[in-house]
Amino acid sequence: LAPEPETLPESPAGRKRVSIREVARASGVAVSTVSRSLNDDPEVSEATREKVRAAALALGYRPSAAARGLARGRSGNVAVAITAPHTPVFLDPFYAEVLGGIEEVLEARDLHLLITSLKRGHDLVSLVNEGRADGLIVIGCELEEERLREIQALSPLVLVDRELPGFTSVSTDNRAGMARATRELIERGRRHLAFLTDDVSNPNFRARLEGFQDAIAAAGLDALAAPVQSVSPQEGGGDEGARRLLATGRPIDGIVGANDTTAVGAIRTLRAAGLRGPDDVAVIGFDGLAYATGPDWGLATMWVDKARMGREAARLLLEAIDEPAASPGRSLVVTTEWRPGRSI
Amino acid sequence: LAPEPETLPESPAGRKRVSIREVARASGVAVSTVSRSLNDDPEVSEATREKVRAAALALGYRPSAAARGLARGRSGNVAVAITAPHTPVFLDPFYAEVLGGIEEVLEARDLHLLITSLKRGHDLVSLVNEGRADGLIVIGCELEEERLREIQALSPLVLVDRELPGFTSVSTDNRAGMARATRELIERGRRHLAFLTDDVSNPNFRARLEGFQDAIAAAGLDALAAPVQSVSPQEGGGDEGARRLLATGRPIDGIVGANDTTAVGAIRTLRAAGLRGPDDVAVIGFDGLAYATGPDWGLATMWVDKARMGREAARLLLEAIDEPAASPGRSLVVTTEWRPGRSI
DNA sequence: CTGTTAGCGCTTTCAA
DNA sequence: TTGAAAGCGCTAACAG
Repeated sequence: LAPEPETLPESPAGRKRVSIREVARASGVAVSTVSRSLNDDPEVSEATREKVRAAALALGYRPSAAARGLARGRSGNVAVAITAPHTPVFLDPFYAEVLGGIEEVLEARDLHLLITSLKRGHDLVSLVNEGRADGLIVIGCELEEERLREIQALSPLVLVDRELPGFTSVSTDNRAGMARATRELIERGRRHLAFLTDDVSNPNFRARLEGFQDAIAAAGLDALAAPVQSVSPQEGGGDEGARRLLATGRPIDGIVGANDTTAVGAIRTLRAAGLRGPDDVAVIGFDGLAYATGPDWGLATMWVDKARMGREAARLLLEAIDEPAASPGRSLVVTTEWRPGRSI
Repeated sequence: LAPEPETLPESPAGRKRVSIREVARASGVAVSTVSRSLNDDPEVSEATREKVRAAALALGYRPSAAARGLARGRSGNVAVAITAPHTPVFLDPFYAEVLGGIEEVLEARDLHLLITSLKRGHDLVSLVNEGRADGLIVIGCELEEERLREIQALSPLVLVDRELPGFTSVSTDNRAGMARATRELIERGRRHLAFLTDDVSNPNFRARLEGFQDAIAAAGLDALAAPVQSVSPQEGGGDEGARRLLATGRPIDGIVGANDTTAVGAIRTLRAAGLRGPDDVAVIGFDGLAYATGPDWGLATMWVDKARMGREAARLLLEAIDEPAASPGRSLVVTTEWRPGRSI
């Protein structure tokens, strides 16, 4: 008997969804067979599969995410929390590229991206606790470790741009990378170096400072000749910090910025002060942001493959989701790359 | 009888979720009463509600999003699709601010943000069709109108930065705004103006061009004196376009960029050519991006309240979700604001 | 290879 | 004011 052409109640927005039962009826099989066919279960015969496929397509059937999620215990979503202090966090170009990498991998696995910029850490716990996402990627360092442990007890978790014992993470070789960059400066004959950072509470920046100091020590330079200037973590921090550096009156022929944004601020200040880089003062940064290494600033920097960080994080998370038995703690370090620029 | 302290099977990641039934047992009521209590149903007595609340809290209960979604027919998610041509779309600072505004409103309503950067429009149809989101916000102009109609038939939909008959949208006063900006230039004595755009296929840019022409005509200036230079929509398009403008040999004392990015490119080119702005050539843009109006460029521009666009879009979408009867077609125009800068 | 059926965890009539 | 029970749409045993 033919499927009765009942008039679908076409509501203002959204006509009635077609369920698996109607596909079953239309193709003359049981719902379980429809389910198997649509999920590529090898048990089902080719003929049946095709018949079901055709019916599903004809009816415009799409499985309900909620129903499937309930039955499978999986939402098909992955959550990403960005824990930057500024708003909107989406403006951060570093994280934007990481996000792009994450999305690339998720898309290939047909997973969806749930984003939260995380004001209150507790929401994150709810998020995973409600099963809205099958796993979580936390980008940045702003979230308390205790909160992270709480989350990890509930769901697969991967940290990005932050390394913490007991957690799976993807980060950069902050210390070694910054040592390398500083060495480049030293090899070019610079002797009076300064390190400029705008957020000493950030562990990545602290590691970079250590790298800077490693290189200073290895070169036998006087550590005192390398003042650390910490400025407020607001827009224009690098500018102000560099001004203070200059105000000390010490001789400075090289400035190492904890990141590109800070370094660009320094360049701006130097230019305003009539100093020419790199002749007078060479400047280097860290991150490899497009705007900083571009034609305007030509910043020399340690380039970070941000998209790759995102891809790796997503892969690690998917592994953790697929393999719930494995214990966390894999820490992947994406190495940085020296990118000389006009600023050096 | 006390709730038996069964040992929860603490799996590697995620101990067993506590369901509404355990809360019911612990508080000695039926599951339906738990549901009502937790959903602030006025029918339930204060005493019971409190008892249930306490039990739920003690057990760390959180409702399953999937189960609730299935029962209620609502996912609690809102999807945002960004349809920019470049990758990763998250890098676009305009959209980043819009996203921030959207998130702000969603967060207040405890809704979650599902993001897709949309390679293939058909995925979007699936997204709403699977009920993963209760509504959709599409930012940008890259998606075919037919696809949009298809989506609108399935789910509440709001367009951002694009106006289309029959769709609810939040956009800017491109034409009037650009006319205003151009007038500012003319009032400052500029007579030889050029319009610079990098993507003629974008309707927003076309509208801005019209606004430019409106002002030119109103001032009785010769339209021929206003060459339109369209350049490839890639990084550095403004630079190249401005170079071509200069190469024409025509006198030019003012350049109107279709957006800030293009305008900054023009400034860069002018500087490289040894021209000083605004003395030689004044430049204005459109969008009001922070980097363009900041200390480096000091671009004069029509500022767009991007966060507000996001907030309004979210509000309109929530209205549409709450009021499925209402027909779409509300078109909200966020007016732009003249922001003079050093470039003029 | 396919059909029957029992849930997944919650909401929501319908009774009491 | 509360309880019992019927789904929501799908998956996954378990039979056949």
